[in-house]
Amino acid sequence: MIMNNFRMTPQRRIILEELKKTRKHPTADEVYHSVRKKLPDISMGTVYRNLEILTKQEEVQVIRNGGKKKRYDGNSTKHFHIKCTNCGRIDDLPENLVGLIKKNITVDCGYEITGYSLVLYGLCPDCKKKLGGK
Amino acid sequence: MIMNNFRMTPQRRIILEELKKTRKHPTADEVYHSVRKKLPDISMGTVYRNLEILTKQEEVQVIRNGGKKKRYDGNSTKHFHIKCTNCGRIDDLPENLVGLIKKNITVDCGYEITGYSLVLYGLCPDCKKKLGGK
DNA sequence: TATCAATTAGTATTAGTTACTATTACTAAT
DNA sequence: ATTAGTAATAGTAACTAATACTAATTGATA
Repeated sequence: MIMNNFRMTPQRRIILEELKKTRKHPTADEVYHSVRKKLPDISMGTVYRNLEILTKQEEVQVIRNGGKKKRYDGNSTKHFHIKCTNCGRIDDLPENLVGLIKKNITVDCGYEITGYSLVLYGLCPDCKKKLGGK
Repeated sequence: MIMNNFRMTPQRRIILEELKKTRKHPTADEVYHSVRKKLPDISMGTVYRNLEILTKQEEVQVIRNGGKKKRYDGNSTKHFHIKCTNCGRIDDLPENLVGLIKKNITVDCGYEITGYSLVLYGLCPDCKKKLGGK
């Protein structure tokens, strides 16, 4: 019998715990280092694999923020982020922000906003056709 | 005497031309291949360097779109993009889109929208302090 | 408790990008 | 025109984040 179940291993559990208890949106490498304090023998591959699995399970979300490293967010509810162009730090933003952006891109959240980018995801007309029967 | 001027070399000019005349938002590799039709000996490094320089000069903008490849856009005016989650293709969106997104994420542009992400850029409070005197 | 896919640590590989190196081309001031 | 100094180039090496591979181990289920 094929089991498509995921196991909750100690490694996976601790990776998730670390992500849930921080608001720092760490990179895979940062997760690796914080988890290693509790599991000194964990490997980078395990961290990457579990981050991917937890993302699929929607326990975690990935932030692709314009830099080359992915960042991971233990808060899986839909929300927006703001990134510091100097240090790369990422903070959460309240959900009503889109409206504020529309008029003037000025938000009183301590940041000095210099820009923003928006990317939608979806299927283009061609792919919709191709995948139509799926 | 230090000259901080950029030269408009044939390589740079043709790279820019190729970007201006397409709406396909090509990757560095795609730029390389289309430019090579006119300059068969151009090297990948030259393409990357010039894309970077043209971006600094704001002739071109970079699209970091959630994949690992950067894409380049010869249209340097502020606008938004939509990316196909299947084929990676990126199209332009009209600027009034942010408002539309706010209510319901349904846009009649042929795409089937499955999600979107928004990232603001700016200086966080800490960095503002650090760089205050600059 | 026997089974067997899922998971693991460790390592090798990949892919995109950037850095380096020796050479050539351009620019501005003699 | 010649020189001096910088920018740019082709080609290649190096880097880095992420993924793939491998043999051994784990742990949920029958």
